[in-house]
Amino acid sequence: MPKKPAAPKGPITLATWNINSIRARLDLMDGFLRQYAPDVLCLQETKVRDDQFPHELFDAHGYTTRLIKGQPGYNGVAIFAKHQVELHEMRALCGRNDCRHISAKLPDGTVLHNYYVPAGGDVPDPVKNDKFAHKLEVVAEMTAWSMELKKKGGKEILVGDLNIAPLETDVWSHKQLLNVVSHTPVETEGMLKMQAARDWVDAVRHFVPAEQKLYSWWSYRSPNWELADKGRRLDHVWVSPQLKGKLKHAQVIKEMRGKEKASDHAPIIVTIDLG
DNA sequence: ATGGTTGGGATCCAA
Repeated sequence: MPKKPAAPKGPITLATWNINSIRARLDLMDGFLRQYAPDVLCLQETKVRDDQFPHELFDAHGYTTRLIKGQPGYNGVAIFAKHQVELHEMRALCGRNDCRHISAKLPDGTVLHNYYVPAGGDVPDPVKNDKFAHKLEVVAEMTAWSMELKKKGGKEILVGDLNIAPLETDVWSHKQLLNVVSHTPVETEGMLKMQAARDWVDAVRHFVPAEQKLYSWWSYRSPNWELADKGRRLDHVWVSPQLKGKLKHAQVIKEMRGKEKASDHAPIIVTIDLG
C-alpha cells in the first residue's frame, strides 16, 4: 500500500516556478522533476480549473500531497509535496477570490506561503491603470499581513512570482527600467517595506551577492533571450529570520528557460534544513 | 518611439 512518507530528515529542497500554464508544459515539467525532484514544489500561473488539473504527472513523480487553487484561463497557484503537508489557508487578496495565494503547514510547523502578485499592466500610474493600482494594493496588503506575522513570530517561508525586481542588479538596466512596471521606485520601495515588516530574509540573495546580476524571467518578446540577457528577477524565496541560519543553498535553474516550449520564468530551488 | 511572443478561450485579454 502506498503510504505518504514521513517528513524527510535533514535538508529539504523547495522549488518555486511560474509555469505559465501547466497543461502547456507537461513535458517541461516532467523533465524538471526527473532532473531535480524537489521535495516541495510551488507553482504560479497554472491557468487551469481544479477539475481539469493534470494530476497524473505529479502522481507519477511521487507528489502525494497536491494542494491546488485554480480558475479558468488566468492565475492559479499550487503546492505539491512528496510527504504529508496540510493545507493552511487560501487568502483572497484585496477581497478578490482570484487564486493568487495558497499556503501549507510543513511537518515541523513552518508555514509555506505561495503568492502570485499581479503583473500590473503596462502603465506605471495607479490613476490611469487599474491593474497597477491593484498591484500596489496587493503589496500594501501583504505588508500589513507581514506585520501581523511578525507579532506572532512563527516560522514562515514566502515564495512566488512577486512581479517586482527590487535591486538594481535584479534587472538588466536599472536606469532603463526605472519607469517600467516591475522596477519603478513605488514598487521596489514597497517591496523593501514588505520585507522590513517581517524581517523577511531574501534566501536567494543570501547566497548571491547584491553586486551580481541575477534574473529569473526573460521576456518571450526578445528573440535572442539568452544572448540579449534582458532579464529581471521577479521570482523570490523569503524566509522568516529564525530560518536564516537553516538555509543551505539557492539557485535559479536558468537552464529551464532554454528548453523547448519553456515558460518565460525559470524555477528557483532553495535547500533548507527545517529539521 | 515602437513592437516584439505566448496561452487561454473566445475572436481579445493578460502577461
